Amino acid sequence: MGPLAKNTAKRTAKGSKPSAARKPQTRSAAAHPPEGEIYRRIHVAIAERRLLPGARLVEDQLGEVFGVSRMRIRSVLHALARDKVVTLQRNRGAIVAYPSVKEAREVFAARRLIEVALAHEVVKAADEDALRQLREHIRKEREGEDSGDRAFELRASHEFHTLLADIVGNSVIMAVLRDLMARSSLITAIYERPDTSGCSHVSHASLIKLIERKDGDGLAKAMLTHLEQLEGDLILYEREEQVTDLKAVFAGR
Amino acid sequence: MGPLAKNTAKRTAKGSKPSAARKPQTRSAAAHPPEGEIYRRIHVAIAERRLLPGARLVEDQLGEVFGVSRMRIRSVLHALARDKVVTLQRNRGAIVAYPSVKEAREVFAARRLIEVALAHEVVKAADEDALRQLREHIRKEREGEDSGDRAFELRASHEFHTLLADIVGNSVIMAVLRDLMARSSLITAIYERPDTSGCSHVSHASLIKLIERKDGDGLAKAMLTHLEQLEGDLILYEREEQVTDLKAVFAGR
DNA sequence: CACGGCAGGATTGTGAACAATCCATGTGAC
DNA sequence: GTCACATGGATTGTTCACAATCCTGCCGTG
Repeated sequence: MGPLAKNTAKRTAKGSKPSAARKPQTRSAAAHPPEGEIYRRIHVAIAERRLLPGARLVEDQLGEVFGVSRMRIRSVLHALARDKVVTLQRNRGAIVAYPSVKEAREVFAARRLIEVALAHEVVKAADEDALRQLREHIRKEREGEDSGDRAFELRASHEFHTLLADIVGNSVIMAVLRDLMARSSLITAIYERPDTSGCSHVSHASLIKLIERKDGDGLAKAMLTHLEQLEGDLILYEREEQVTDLKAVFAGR
Repeated sequence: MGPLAKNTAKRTAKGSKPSAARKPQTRSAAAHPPEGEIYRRIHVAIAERRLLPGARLVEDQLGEVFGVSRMRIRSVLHALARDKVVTLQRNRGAIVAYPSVKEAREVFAARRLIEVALAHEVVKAADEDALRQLREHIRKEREGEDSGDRAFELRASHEFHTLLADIVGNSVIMAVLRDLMARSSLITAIYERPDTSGCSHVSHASLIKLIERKDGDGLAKAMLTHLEQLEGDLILYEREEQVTDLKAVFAGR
């Protein structure tokens, strides 16, 4: 948990310290990042797995990192907690959320429900411009995959799903989906089978073909399969309570 | 947006001032309500329309009402803002959210998407216990309708929809739906046609019949119709920008 | 009479100091 | 050596006071 966080911390701190002293050139963003900016950066860091589930988020440290007072950080952490991407433990601080198996199943069930239902809307709403966006997106995914930049690859892969909501043009659904994607990221970070290749761009490309063909039913079906595969790539066994019975473990010998 | 809001605000403040001073009877909750309790109470007050869209939520006043410091209230207001049931205006305080027509349409579109898709899951998951709950609920709705207690009636009517999510047993979807229901409450409070009878228990009763019959497709269809009717009872016209062109208005004379 | 500017009051935003809590380490008794 | 217990350090929770901001009403000026 330590090293990654610290690296990020130092880099950022060095970057914003000098600029804080002299002048606000590009708005006041650089000097005192507004709350939304800090929120976004931590959120992205979690989604891209530079911060892993269980990582401690200490207020003082983050405050120093972003060059703001603890107060701001507190507020941001509470906001992230409402999104279920960090967990607040009373008097013990905040950590990056560690979704349970039950929660993982529920999140994926919700995604199936929503994204499959969304399929028909997507087909209905997909005009030429949307298709262009989608194709452009696939290009980006492929590029990410080639470059080997895991963070970029992950972000691109996730963006595909929110992009579909974006095409439908319903910001409410989009917000819901964005939340679910962030949580999915945590879930896969924890439970992903080690030998998994990841949500490859190939699947997404085939989905787009169905959109081009205006095949709503086909898209719904394919989306369901796609999501089932994603969940299938996880190891979601219920670990029976953390209280392992030591006596039982060492019973044989 | 002014008049109604002000009335409500004043009434609420005056009504609960005395009670804040005297009653530590049920546990310590009454004395220093924990943050979650305050959140819940304000949320309920909004859902039941004791607080109407546009009503100002002043930190000091609420702090006094609940016998708690301003800090807590701030935190709660931020949480409510995240749910889009209150709007934070920088340096100008918080008000009960006033959803736009666009937002209203999007919320209802999201509800259609989710609740219709949920229909099949509901039928699948509805065991005897669930059916009992549903019938019990209808009884409650009818009771509320008879009693003439508008708040109770509203709450019951809304609970029906979250109850369906509850039956499916997915807390993620349930949370999403709870959010949408709260926002729906605000939306109907603003845009409801004056002569509307409200979401009567009759509709809900017929939906339950379909659940009893395990008719998933029928339920989905009926739910769609039900939601369309709810939205149809609203007056969702786009008021063309608030900047009324004075010159045009008084052009004729 | 209309308009712009100017205090006054109210409300929110922010920082810092203090209190409460928890965890880890060390100490001593058995 | 192991357990119970006390102590210190680190971290969060809370309060307070003050700064910044905005709205309202008033007043003087043109």
